[in-house]
Amino acid sequence: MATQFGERIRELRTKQNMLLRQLASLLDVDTSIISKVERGDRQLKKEQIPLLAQILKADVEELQTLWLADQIYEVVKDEKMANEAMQVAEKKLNFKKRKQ
Amino acid sequence: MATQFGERIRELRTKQNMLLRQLASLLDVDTSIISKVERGDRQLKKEQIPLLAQILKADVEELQTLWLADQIYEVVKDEKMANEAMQVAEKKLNFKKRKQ
DNA sequence: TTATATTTGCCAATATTTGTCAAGACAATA
DNA sequence: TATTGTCTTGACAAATATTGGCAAATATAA
Repeated sequence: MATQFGERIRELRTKQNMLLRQLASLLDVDTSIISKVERGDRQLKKEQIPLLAQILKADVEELQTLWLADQIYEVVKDEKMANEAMQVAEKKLNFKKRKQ
Repeated sequence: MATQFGERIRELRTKQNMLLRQLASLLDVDTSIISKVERGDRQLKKEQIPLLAQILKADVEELQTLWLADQIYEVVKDEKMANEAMQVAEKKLNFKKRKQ
């Protein structure tokens, strides 16, 4: 199954008639990496998202959200207790936010 | 901040008057690892949870849930878009479950 | 076909995780 | 105060995972 992030990148890139190698060049990585990212074969590094968003004229936070969702999904995808764990993690997160 | 998993392990262990080194021995790891796990300094390996649950006479799924929640939290804890990403990940998870 | 674009498998470099050891902190008590 | 037992911490090496890049394979278009 493809990643949320990868699908969105491909969508943004193709809509602008940009080639893999053009995007790769602007991001300063090999073409194959972008190909893999778009197909969900590998994850982009978090630090590369802002530049990518700029290149694709996309909302940074949207891409960061999708990227993060993929990371979470990667952790829980095959776990029986995935939903329960998400609940627990969310509670802890909200608890932390209240304290700040 | 301590981990959900670590706190629970310590709770279970001390209630049974078990020493770190006793638990470590049964789990076949160094005492320092259990110490760090209980304090949230490091994560136990997923494969070690069933044996740990058996040793502590605890519910495997409870421990797996807490362990997984810690993994999720580790991924999202410092992220601005944490909550949004959790929503997206949950949707994808539910979508996957329906399809199976 | 030919040219261009994308995908895939593999490798080496790098980063991260893991387990062990040894030293230190701490509390109880002789 | 010295001793003993428990727990904590940091440093280190080994094992494992991730990353980027190359080059060959495959797909797409003219």
